[in-house]
Amino acid sequence: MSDRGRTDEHILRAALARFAVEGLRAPLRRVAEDAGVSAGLIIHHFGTRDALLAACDAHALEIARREKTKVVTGDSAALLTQLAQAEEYAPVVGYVLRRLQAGGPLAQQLVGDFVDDAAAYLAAGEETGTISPSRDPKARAQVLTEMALGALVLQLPGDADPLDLEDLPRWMRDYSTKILLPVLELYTQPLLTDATLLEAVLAEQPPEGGTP
Amino acid sequence: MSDRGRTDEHILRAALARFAVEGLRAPLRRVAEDAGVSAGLIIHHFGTRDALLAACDAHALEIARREKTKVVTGDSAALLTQLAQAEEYAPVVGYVLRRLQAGGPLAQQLVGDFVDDAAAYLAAGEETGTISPSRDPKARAQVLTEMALGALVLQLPGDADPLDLEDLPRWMRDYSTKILLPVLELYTQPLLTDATLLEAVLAEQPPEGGTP
DNA sequence: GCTCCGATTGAACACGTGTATAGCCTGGTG
DNA sequence: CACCAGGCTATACACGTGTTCAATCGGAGC
Repeated sequence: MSDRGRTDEHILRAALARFAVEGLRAPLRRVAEDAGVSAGLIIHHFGTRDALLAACDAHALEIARREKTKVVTGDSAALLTQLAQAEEYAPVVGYVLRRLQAGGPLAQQLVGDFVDDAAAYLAAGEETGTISPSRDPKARAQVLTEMALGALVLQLPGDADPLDLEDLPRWMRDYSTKILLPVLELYTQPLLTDATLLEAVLAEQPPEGGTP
Repeated sequence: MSDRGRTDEHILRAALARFAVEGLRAPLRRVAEDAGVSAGLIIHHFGTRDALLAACDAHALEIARREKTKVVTGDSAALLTQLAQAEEYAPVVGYVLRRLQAGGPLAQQLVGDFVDDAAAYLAAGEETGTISPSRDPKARAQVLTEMALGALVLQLPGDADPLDLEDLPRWMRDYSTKILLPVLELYTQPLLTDATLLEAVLAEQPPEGGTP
């Protein structure tokens, strides 16, 4: 019984890493090779390829949710970067990136999770006064998160080219430090020198203003 | 002779649309069906599937470069949105989005182009005083562009699900208006209430700066 | 020692893919 | 009318894919 759970986990770990390296389209047989088992056994355990993907999704989501609480940061990209530093988690981070790249329902869910986290973080920052208040905190958290994750996904190698898991920590660290300064500047000093544009748009469409 | 060029263009147009709808992995036979020709003919004209992709890349890049000059905006996502409004260009925009999603060299080149444009636009804004100066204008243009495009790519349907070209104009307009306010707020009012973080980082690593 | 049961395998199947090739049809020309 | 060049099609081939299935292996229980 525990034997079953063990091979399950073994296969899932191999799948996670292979999918991270080659993308979510990596053939079953390659995953099987990595795990040192036959392709049929994977089917025997998971039933179908999509079910294996779903299991990877669930696992990645669970890890992300669990580890997220240990690190407090509003920037989801920074969070993934930090997670990737622990080489144990590099495959998970790679898989998450690939999943975000491929789209689909889990990508939405992951983004949603990150958005919620960012919202909470930003609200806390507002409370302590380090973060400026927003007219629409939820929307702000969402655009901040989607921009950070999206920019990260754009850096990924193509669907064809492999993602080097061993190099992932350095890769993400380099990217983080590369964008740190401009992003920080952007968050500290307003890009636009005056508020006329914002005010114009605000005056134009106050759809749900005033009285509830 | 002109006949050949005509079918070439016909096939290429069909390929562009099909790849936009189904993603860059859409099978040749489906493109052939759309174009009303046989799969062999596509091979006869383009030699190989990858060559067809390359031709689509070249065409999309050319259109993007040509039409870009007609619209002045620093936001590449807004530019694509505006382009998509002309239904003639919807397939090209869809293809560009799919290409950005799939990664690869053209994605890099497209992003690079958009970055250059954004840099020029921002520089002009600096000149007229509407855009605040930056410590590293090139890097700022790059993160702004990658964030805008990346966030847009994250909104795309998954690799499997189709992208509705007829709905693309409305789809992109809705997205634009949805993020307009939070983005504008972000660009008008600094997210961080003070500059201590930025200054700390600046003090920590001034690799090519004059003052210690 | 024997039996039995589940994990595991290797071969096979059905299908979809890109590509090569032999032939067909059309339209222009003597 | 005969002919023929070439854009174009239909078929075929080789290959890779997910999945199935009968056979095999290994060990726990009597």
